[in-house]
Amino acid sequence: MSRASERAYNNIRSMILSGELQPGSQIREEALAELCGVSRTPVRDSLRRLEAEMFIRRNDSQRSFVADWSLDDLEDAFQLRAMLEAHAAKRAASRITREQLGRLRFHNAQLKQAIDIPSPDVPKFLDHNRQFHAIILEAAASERLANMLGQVTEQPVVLRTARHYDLENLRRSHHDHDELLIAFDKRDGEWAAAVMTGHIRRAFHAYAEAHSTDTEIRKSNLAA
Amino acid sequence: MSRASERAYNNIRSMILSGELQPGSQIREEALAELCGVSRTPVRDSLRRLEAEMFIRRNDSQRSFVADWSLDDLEDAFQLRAMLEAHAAKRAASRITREQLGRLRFHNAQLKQAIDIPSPDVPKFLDHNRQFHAIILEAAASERLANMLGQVTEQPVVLRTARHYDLENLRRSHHDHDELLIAFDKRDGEWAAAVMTGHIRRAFHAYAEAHSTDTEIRKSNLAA
DNA sequence: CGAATGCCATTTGTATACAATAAGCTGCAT
DNA sequence: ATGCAGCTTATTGTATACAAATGGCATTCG
Repeated sequence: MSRASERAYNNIRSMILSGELQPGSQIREEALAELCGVSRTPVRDSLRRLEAEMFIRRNDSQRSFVADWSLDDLEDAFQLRAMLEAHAAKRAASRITREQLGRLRFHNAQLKQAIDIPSPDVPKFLDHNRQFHAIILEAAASERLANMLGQVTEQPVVLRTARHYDLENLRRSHHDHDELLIAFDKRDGEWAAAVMTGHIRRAFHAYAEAHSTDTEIRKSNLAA
Repeated sequence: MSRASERAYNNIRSMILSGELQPGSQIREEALAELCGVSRTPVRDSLRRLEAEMFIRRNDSQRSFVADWSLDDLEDAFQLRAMLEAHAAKRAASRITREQLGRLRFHNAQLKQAIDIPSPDVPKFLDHNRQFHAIILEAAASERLANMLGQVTEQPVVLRTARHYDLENLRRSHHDHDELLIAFDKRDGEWAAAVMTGHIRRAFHAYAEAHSTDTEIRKSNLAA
């Protein structure tokens, strides 16, 4: 993607993810163009893309709004994600190379470090976690699957809730990864898929907790 | 979607589906703009969308080409489709209304007619088949799921192979629908999902057959 | 007072001109 | 003959001007 277009996309996307653009609020192309320092053309490209990714919704008359996520929407997205990631794990089990297994082990080790050292290093954890899952997706070798997963992995609520991960959750997460590694080593796709399903579903419940807390907070802020 | 943009999208899409734009061939924005009688702007919108739907691929330097489907790609798409449609069936089983069940029965009856009368009326069959599946998707009540399924249901190869459906396949297809109806009536999501999985996988093998024949034909045409 | 209608402001859609980038070709040097 | 340099041309990216459509407001009529 070219420079202006990419800048616009990343800018708008991160504004949505960070909550800088509030859920439900209207989006005007020209305003975003100014914010990003580009013309409307690349902004429009970005909006189309973000609409496909369901970060943005349009009403009957083509006006754009930041998507507003209900708990149901969130569960829906996680349900799909669990299914797709499990599928990826299953495919990966029969295709993964030694080299990929090696990288998986590396990131899992880094993950462990991020938990143990004095207090948990959440950003580091999340980064290696992301890479861990990316390698599995790579091993699954399905571009379509990768595209679809891209549509359900990064939700607005994620960033705001990342910090809600408690130590216990991080440990369980790491434990799942350990088990995935064994399943891959034994080329047991069914096992890998089952572990992955549980892994994602736990993540959902952690997010759901955080989301309701978050919603409570936002409500009381509005009340104040 | 607005007029010019929609026209461009539909035109280009159908040119790809019909094979008028050959798989692997380069696509130039200006040429398409002339063909569709619009400017490059709406054409660009359409190309972006078609790229997301994987009808079009882009090389490193942003030039566009009509996607070329290997048998592996096809199987990949069908595998995902089977999984997603099964998921939809499962969700639908616990949510479907009497009214939706009624419409399902109607289209299934029409389907049966399309098979029985003198010689099979394939277009009619396909139309009611499409609507049958659309109702299930509607009952599943997940916009995300619907979007994803949209990405894997209409493949270039489909149109060219529709006529390859033989009577036996049509009958089996109809039988699956009957069984789905019972599963829905009994609110048995697992059953519905299982039937649906088999339903789609059979479709894949029918398509795969047709695809290889099609490929053979294209090869011999090139040789001639 | 309420509803409908017409006008004005706002916002998006489309066309076009121009800029940037990459591909292909020509000719030169080795 | 081959490979590389620089130029030319083809193609896409971006900005901007203008067209179309929509929403909101005010005014008027029932």
